[in-house]
Amino acid sequence: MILDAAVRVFARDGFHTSRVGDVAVEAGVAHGLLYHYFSSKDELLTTIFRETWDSLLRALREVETSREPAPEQLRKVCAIVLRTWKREPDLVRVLVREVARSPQLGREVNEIAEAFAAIERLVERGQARGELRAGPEPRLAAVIVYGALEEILTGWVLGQLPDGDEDVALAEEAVVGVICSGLAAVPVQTTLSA
Amino acid sequence: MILDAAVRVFARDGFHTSRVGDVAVEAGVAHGLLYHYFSSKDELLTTIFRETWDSLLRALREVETSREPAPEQLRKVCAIVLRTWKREPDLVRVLVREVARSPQLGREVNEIAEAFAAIERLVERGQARGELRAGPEPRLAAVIVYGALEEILTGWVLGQLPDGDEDVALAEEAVVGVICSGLAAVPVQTTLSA
Amino acid sequence: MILDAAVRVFARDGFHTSRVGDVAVEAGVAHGLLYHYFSSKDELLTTIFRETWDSLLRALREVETSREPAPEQLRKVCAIVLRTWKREPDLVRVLVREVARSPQLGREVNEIAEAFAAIERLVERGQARGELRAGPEPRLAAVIVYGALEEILTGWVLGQLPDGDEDVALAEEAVVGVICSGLAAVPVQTTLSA
Amino acid sequence: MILDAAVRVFARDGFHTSRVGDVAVEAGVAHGLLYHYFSSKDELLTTIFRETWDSLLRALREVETSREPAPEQLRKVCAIVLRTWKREPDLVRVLVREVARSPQLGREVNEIAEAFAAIERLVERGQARGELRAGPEPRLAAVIVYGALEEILTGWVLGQLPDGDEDVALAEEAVVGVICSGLAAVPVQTTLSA
DNA sequence: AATGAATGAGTTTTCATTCAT
DNA sequence: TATGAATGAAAACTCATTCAT
Repeated sequence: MILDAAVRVFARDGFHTSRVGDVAVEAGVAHGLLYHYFSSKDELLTTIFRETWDSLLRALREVETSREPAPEQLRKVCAIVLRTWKREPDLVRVLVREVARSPQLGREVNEIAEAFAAIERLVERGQARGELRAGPEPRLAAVIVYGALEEILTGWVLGQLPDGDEDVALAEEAVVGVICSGLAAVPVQTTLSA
Repeated sequence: MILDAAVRVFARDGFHTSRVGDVAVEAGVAHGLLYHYFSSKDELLTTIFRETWDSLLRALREVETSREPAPEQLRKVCAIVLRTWKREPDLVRVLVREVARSPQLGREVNEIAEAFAAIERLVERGQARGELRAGPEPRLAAVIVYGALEEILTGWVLGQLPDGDEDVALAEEAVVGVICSGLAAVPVQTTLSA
Repeated sequence: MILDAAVRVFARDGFHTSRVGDVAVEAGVAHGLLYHYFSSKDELLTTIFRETWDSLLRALREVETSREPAPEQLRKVCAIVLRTWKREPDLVRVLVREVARSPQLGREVNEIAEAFAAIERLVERGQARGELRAGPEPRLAAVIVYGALEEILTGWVLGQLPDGDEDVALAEEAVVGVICSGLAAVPVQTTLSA
Repeated sequence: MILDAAVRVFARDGFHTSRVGDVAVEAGVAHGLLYHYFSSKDELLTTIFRETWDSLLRALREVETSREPAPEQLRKVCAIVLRTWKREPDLVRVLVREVARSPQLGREVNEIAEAFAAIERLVERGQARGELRAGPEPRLAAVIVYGALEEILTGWVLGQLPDGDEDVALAEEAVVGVICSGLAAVPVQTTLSA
């Protein structure tokens, strides 16, 4: 299928660097055919993003609306994001490298913001319920969680982190551990004095 | 200077979208002159990256070799990275948007790995000295810290996070707080049971 | 056809002087189309050379494997080479002016060596059979024959030798005459005494 | 010296392919300096040609006006041309590859024509005196001699012919032998019957 | 649906040449 | 003499996109 081919090619070469012809070759069709299904190269990327992000968002919202305690919800969020890697590595590659920080993809940013917002609400509610420490801004906390997850994915994408099944479980645990319990051996004074 | 002009132009228009001629105009020179100093458009980006990263690395190493306790070192690392935004916003824009997803320039470049390694060593030593909690893998902890910082920078670059002076201080505090003390209100069981 | 257009343009303007666009105009297509069929301007020249040379080689081999006496074979070789001028003057122009002195395309190309080798074998066999004088090294004899032919073609290309039909026949006869019978009125002592 | 450097560079890379900067580097001077001595890249080539060709022409004329028999004169011509290779290989390379058949060098062609003319007169006189066989057109004979010599030089330039001291002597002998006595074992009928 | 030849605007890159110093 | 920064015309080449078949 053409979209799958596009995902593979964009994952391998990067969106800007890869040519429409490369996608066609990978898909085993003439490049003219792409234009029956997609109006432009950009639409390929947009479509990949949209078809994928929705299902991620749905999963996040499901977690968000569950009755579980916030730390457990956070754990689930990490699991959802990180486990995608094993199932769809190329997709993750593209989402992480091309879509997430491409300014020209404009409105899609809104949908990414949705993911942030879901995590943000989750943190907010956790703090309100006393399940999470009240200090950190929910928004920033969400950004930190997202960044940590994305960076681990990037490490896998670039082959700089081991990604065996146990490694994935380990990473999940590490993120949850660090984000929830912190790295400090003893409670630290977190007010910046510099 | 040509490199500065390149940073401004790439920050404004994106690397792929901007033309060599634009950089020349911004620098106030003929485009041919660029090729006296840089062998290609790509080399412009590479050079921007390397010159910046070198100074970042030097700063990280300085922190690493200081005698301060690990949590304080972590705080300094966060400060160094995040404060770059105010000093050199265009540079950060370019690094976040272009370098992070350039396949060829990619992270394979040793220099990025160096930054990870520095943080990793910092965590390792902190754990050895009992200043940091021993659970999380140093490598993963480093990735998480780096990801959190990069994502905050990304939020600023994309205008999705407020970046007033107080916001920057707040972000610093939040990262240190989350990374060091965790989000949890009470110590949590971090062993994954899924 | 694009290659024919290229031959005409290169013959008219010289390879280095003519632009890819000129070839496209001559062929009546957009210049971009050239790059569907040839990866570069150089490949145009290379292809012209190879396609031509192949047919020349085939002709030479046919002569070589004929049962005729070597002098007759030599005569045929001369005829083949020299008569190309009348049939395909532009092609000869390009080969003489561009290929013969292109460093990269150079003679290193096996194909040219093949032509020499064919003549060399022809001479060798002729000497073995007693049809040709045994003195001269076959290799050198081949070089001399080839050089004489190429120089006559060059004379025609540069307009320094008359090339009417009778002139061509005359040239053929002259080469065969000189090469086979020599210029000397009486047998000369050929051992160099300097 | 700049001209020597130019000869080396043109010999190595070809005139069109080599850049003025290459010549400057080879000469160990700034490329701007070239323009104090030569008004253009073309003038470099022209100058090389002129400074060299004159001495060749003088040598040829000296042979021509000697009282020796024509075969001996021919032998001397061959010696002059071929022995240049050992003394000035790069120069020969340039003359053979770039100058000899470059149409744009326009008027210099006249000077090349002089060389042909000298050999032509030599042959003519030889035939008139009965020292050379009367059949072949003097003009064509000159072209053949010149072509044979050039091709041998080319063989040396391209490393396809051995060029040890004995090889050079052998080549000289071969050219003289073939040109004067012919390749034929027995006198052949040279009238073309095809 | 499918092909792939054809287009051409848009870019990077090259390099001879100039000129202030 | 000598330098090398600076110029800019000129070219090669790319590639998304169109369209006849």
